Amino acid sequence: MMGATSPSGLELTMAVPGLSSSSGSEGAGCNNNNAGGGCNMRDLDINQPASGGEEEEFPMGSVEEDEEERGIGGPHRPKKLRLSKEQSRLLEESFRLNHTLTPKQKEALAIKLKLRPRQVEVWFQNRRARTKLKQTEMECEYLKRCFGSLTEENRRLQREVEELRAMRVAPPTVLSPHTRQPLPASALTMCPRCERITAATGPPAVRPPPSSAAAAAPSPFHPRRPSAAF
DNA sequence: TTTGTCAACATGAGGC
DNA sequence: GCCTCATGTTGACAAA
Repeated sequence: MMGATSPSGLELTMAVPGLSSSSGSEGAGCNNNNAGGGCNMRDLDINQPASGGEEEEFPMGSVEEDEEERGIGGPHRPKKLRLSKEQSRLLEESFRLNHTLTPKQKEALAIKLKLRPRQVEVWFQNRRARTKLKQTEMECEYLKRCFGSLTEENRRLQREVEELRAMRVAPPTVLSPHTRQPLPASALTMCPRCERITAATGPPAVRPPPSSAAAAAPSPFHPRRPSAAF
């Protein structure tokens, strides 16, 4: 597949309508005004040089031809053009350098490729669309993978929460640092740093050293908690 | 026959 | 108003 970009030396035959659309607001499709309900197509092979050894100037019909014949049968949709490998290669090369063309660049490229500027313009439009589509698909795949790993992580954490809940037996009993007697619940407060319950009537709070030091020397307010405890 | 690809086209939005 | 772009659609064509 991928006719235009296929390197397979396809039989690049095409039918050129007698009336070819022009740039701008050309109508779409064949209006079947021609005899036989057709679009007055004529076949030609864009890979083959034109008779006399010359290449076809405009595979879809030259500009002169367009303007000469437009209006006889009305606007129509030409048969499918297959760009030659060389045309595709040059277009891709231009696209790599720049995803958009200035009118001058378009004109120059059209002349170089023996295409109409409109065809170059359409090619770039479609190429941009394909690029964007591909990017979107890749992003979609990436987000899917993220979703999968996050779902797995979420499951794992939920399991851990369940395990920890099962391990928890009773609320902790806090002893007074002075009397060594259990403190009433009303005397307890939540330590904002570690979110643990501590005695509100303890000695003046001393700013704890950095966490590593705090872990190394637990204070009476922050007894070393079991690793699996909240 | 079905399906995928792609040139060509239509249309609406935005910039100038 | 013209031009360009993004987006969606159509139809021809080739391959499965």
